[in-house]
Amino acid sequence: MAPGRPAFPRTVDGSAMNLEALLSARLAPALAEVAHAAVDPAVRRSQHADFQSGAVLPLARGLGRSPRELAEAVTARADLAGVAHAEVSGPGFVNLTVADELIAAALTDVAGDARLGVPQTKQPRTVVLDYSAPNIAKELTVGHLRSTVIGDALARTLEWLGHDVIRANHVGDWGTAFGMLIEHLLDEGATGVSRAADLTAFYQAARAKFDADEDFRDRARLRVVRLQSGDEETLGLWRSLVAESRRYLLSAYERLGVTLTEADFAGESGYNDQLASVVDELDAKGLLVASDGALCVFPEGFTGRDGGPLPLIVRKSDGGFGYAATDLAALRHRTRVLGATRLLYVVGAPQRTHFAMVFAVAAAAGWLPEGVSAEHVPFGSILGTDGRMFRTRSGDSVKLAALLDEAVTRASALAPDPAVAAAVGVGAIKYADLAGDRRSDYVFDWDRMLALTGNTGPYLQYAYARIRSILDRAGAFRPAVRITHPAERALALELLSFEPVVESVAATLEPHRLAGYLYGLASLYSTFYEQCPVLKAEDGVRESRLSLCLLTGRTLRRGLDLLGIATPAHL
RNA sequence: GCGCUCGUAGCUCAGCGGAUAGAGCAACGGACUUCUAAUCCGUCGGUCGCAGGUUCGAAUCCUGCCGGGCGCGCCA
Repeated sequence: MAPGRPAFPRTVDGSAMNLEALLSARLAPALAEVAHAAVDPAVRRSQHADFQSGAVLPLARGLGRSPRELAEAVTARADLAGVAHAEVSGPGFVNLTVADELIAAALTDVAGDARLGVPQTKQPRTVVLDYSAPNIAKELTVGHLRSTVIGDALARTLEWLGHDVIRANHVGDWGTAFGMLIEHLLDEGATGVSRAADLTAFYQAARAKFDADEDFRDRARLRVVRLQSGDEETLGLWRSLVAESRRYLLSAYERLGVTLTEADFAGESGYNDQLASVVDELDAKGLLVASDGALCVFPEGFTGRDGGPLPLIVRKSDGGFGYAATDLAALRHRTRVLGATRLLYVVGAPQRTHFAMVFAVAAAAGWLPEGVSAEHVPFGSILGTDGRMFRTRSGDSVKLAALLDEAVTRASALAPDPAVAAAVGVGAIKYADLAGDRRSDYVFDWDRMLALTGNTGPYLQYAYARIRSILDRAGAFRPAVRITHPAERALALELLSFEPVVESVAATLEPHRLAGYLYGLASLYSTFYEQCPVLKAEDGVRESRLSLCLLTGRTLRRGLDLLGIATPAHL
């Protein structure tokens, strides 16, 4: 901060730019005096003013005074000098109008901050974030899109806030299907799976032979046994399948703009040698029950179709291990070896019960000690415009590559430059996935997601490109904000809300809050842009308006980056 | 059958304990000697599935009902 400038009022937690926190801190002592107890000021954004506090409304009855009377008392006592103007309104709200000078000073501070006023967390956690989880020897489909896109947005956001994020790509690289895949690979010769695009055909061919040919079926079963018993030749073939698939997956992630890397692969096969000890430990805790030949845990509170207790099957009746055992082993590894204090699983809503059971069993086994949380982060389905599950006309799941191809083709109508078209097309798909509540199903609609108006990726990218254009013309200037117009004020106030929004995304694991904020910000910018000439403005005002452009651009860029969406300089 | 989840404008969705429920699209009407009008402004449009309950206050919380989706022992 430049010397000589009046000190900006800091809040208790040292966060300079959070107006909500600042107003709360100023209101809290007055509220405590009036109520004779600590009261949450409940400061929120408002349509009737910049912020409002409805804190006295619930107090009125207990204190035997009218809400408006209490609100007047609070307003009279609160030290808001230089911060805001308070006015009692309606049934007893305290409407707060922030001083223009404060908005300007706060935003000028933000302009000098590389993190846009968003501090790193003081309580960093080691977060293991389980997302994407595709299958080896299969192509990515729309079925993997949501986990991958939502998970990556959460990874980026939590990481940026200072948490230690360990990405865990729980790829399906083990199981009985590999018997037929390896046999098919041998039939096809060394070049069986040489190109990523062949993966689906390869898998389907193996599947078809398995279904039709009894000899092949026997060979496949034998091959599974050899794989599980550690036969070197078989393992070698398996590894070649895995390696080829990984190459393909990494290229797909790169195209999607997803941060997953080679180091993040944590396949199911990696837990093979821990499964027996999972069983042993559960047994030692007295949790295991033999049922129909399988080893199960019956966590309390789960009932099946017949009304009886629902088992989590840890070891199957044939002696093999299912996904429950793998999930338990992975969970134990993440807390015990990786030192995770927060476990997140970005997996579709249908698996809710499964994860609830896994967490219950893990807790009973002592693998989720005090201070370690495990959360399923569920999401809804992608539907076609007919309202049913999004599939091809023939009923197959849509390949991600085909989807991206079409997106880029359609986007090239908006942006002739191939690189820009890719950014717009891919961004449109990802943004559409992130813009709504993740728990809800959403309709996959090309026209809507590629529209240049409304809450879409292209609209935000366009807004950003316009800002870049104006800044490019402007030349150098010294950022400093002052408020001279209502549109400036509205934009400035919204820019100061970036921090609470990002915090809320981290707290709720709901990226659509950020998407909605960015859309609102871009809308306010558009209004400002229409009503306030920037480059032609008089000295001083020009610099201030350029500062607003700069800050809006930086906020859009950072926000979109946290969502995993690119911001081309030009459209 | 039990459990979870969702029913908000014609369509797609926000809002999830606070004031007169908000956007976009569609419809209609405006604004281009433009800093990217690929934009912006305005109008029209809703018994927030239904019925009770809790509360000073309910789209939001609770209960029941109706309707859709999903899950419910060896697939992940």
